[in-house]
Amino acid sequence: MSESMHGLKRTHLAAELSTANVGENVVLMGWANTCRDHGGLIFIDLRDRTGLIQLVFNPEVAGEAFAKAEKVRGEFVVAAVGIVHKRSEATINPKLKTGEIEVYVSELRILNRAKTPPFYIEEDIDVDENIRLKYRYLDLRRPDMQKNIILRHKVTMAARDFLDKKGFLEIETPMMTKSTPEGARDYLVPSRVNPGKFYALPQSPQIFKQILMVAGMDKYFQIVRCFRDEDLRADRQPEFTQIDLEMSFIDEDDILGLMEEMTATTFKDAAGINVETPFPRLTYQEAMDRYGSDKPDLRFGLELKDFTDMVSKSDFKVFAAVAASGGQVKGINAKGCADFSRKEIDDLTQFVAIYGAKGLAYIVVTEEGLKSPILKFFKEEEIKEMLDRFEAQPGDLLFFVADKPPVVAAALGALRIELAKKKNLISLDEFRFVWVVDFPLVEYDEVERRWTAIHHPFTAPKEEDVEFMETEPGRVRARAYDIVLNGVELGGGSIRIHRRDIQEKMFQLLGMSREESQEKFGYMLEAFEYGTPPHGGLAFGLDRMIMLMAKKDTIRDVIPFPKTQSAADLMCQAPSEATPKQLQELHIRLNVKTK
RNA sequence: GGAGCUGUGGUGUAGAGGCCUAACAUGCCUGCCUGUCACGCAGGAGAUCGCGAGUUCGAAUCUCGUCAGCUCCGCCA
Repeated sequence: MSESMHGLKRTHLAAELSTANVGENVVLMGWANTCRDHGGLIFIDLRDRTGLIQLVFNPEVAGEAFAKAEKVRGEFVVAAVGIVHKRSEATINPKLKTGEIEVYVSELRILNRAKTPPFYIEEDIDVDENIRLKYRYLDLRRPDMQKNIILRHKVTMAARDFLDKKGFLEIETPMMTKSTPEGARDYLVPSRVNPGKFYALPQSPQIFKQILMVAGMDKYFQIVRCFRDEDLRADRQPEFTQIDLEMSFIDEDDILGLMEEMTATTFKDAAGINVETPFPRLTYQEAMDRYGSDKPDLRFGLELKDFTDMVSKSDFKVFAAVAASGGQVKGINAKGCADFSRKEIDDLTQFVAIYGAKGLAYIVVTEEGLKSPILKFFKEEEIKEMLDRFEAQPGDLLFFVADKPPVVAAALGALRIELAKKKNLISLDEFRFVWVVDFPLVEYDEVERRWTAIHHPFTAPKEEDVEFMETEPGRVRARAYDIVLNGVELGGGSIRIHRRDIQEKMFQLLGMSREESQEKFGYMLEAFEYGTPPHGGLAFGLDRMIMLMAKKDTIRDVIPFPKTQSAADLMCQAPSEATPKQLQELHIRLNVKTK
């Protein structure tokens, strides 16, 4: 049934044709998008990656082609030979890019038949993601997915071009490397040749790129896959891609400036989006204080206000006790939300409970006065002070959370975004970049009962804070920076430690013994002794960057073959069991509970 | 590890103890149709309601378990 394309060469892509081609004999190849059989006249919309073009079959002009066209169904692969005609005024289709022309087909070949696809090959389909992922090749045929993949290509091309012009070298680093403590769980690869030993897939090329600086490469970049065995989210996949880079003899301003330029260039070149530089900078402390997040969305206000100082001496015991025990009482003025129902407020109370908040106090501000269950605990001048700090006006709804600072930040930070969504304050056309700088170097992990690096163990402490590394680690600030776009952490980096003694001090602070740091990072420490330049770098999450450019809600829509939340590939059914022979060769015995 | 939402012909949905011999739209198949573009018209096929237990005279519908997908918390240097 299917025919050979022998003797035919494709001359044009579908949507490249225009009125300029009228009169030309063309050869087109692609998929039958839709077939409209009128009995005595057949129209087939031919689709390729550029778009659609209407083919016309007339039995009086080409009988054989017409007979074949009667048999064509959706997604059949066809080759058509014919003349481009201008459509008559009445038959122009303004919805189609090629709507002013059509091809009168003289010869049709059915190159391959197709089963009826399980969903429509068109934009904005509403299908279970299950099915899209199982038939990913069909999903990727859809115009919006093709757009995303093309955008991804444009972004990497623009970034490569930019970095090349700035003197960066693209250098590959190993995928089979050494497992490191700290950070995410590693994906392990068993070594057949070395029984009982394992490689780890890189969480990032961090150490290699630093060693490339030791090696005098000066400016490195790589568009590189990274692997982290942690639970998935809409913006997190176990394998993801970074635009990773590192430079020698630079400071924070050098790299931030260059990255602003690169971001503006790629957004402009790849997506036509104008980005204003320089980006504003917020310290970590400021971001947490004002937005309750280290990745604040700056497209809307609803900033957090602090009331800890004033409630500590109030009669409201719940607030006062929290303030007295080192906690915080903060709030958000939900502008214009005074009309929220009791149910809506209850729902929001449940919402903040997800983040550990034990309650959500509120005051409704109306023309007639205030309504609130907590009002009775406060004196008149206290209430006035609160309203002043909130800049409250009739129509506003004031929310309070009292708890330990991390809980207050998480709860109100999330509430802030939830309110903005509810009130439609978030513009899809705005791209608000911000640098978050001056992160703490380490934080105390209550579960592991030790200090852990906030960025990673190679991040340099601020010079003026080095003296506190042993005495007050929580006070040491890092020379780290995150680039944040619309509430999404787009990338992060730091100026690195380039001296062996400081690096050792850092490992020590993280609770690593001398033996352990020698075993895990000895080669790096040794390299640092052979003339290491001051250096620093940054890595962009490419998937997230494209997700935002494409205005999608998940990176799965910009990754050709993503995994589900349970880290499975529904198309190829990975992961799957290994054969006994494979396991034997790898010296692995399984210890799996059978269900 | 935990919380929530979803699962009914190929696809998207309706049905919420008996009205179900499961409805609608679309897709699919057959026939008709020379200007459609989500073509139209007529006819037809297609589902043991994710899976397994239980409650009940009776379960798509209620309960429990389980599987899958999604969102989130934890986790993610």
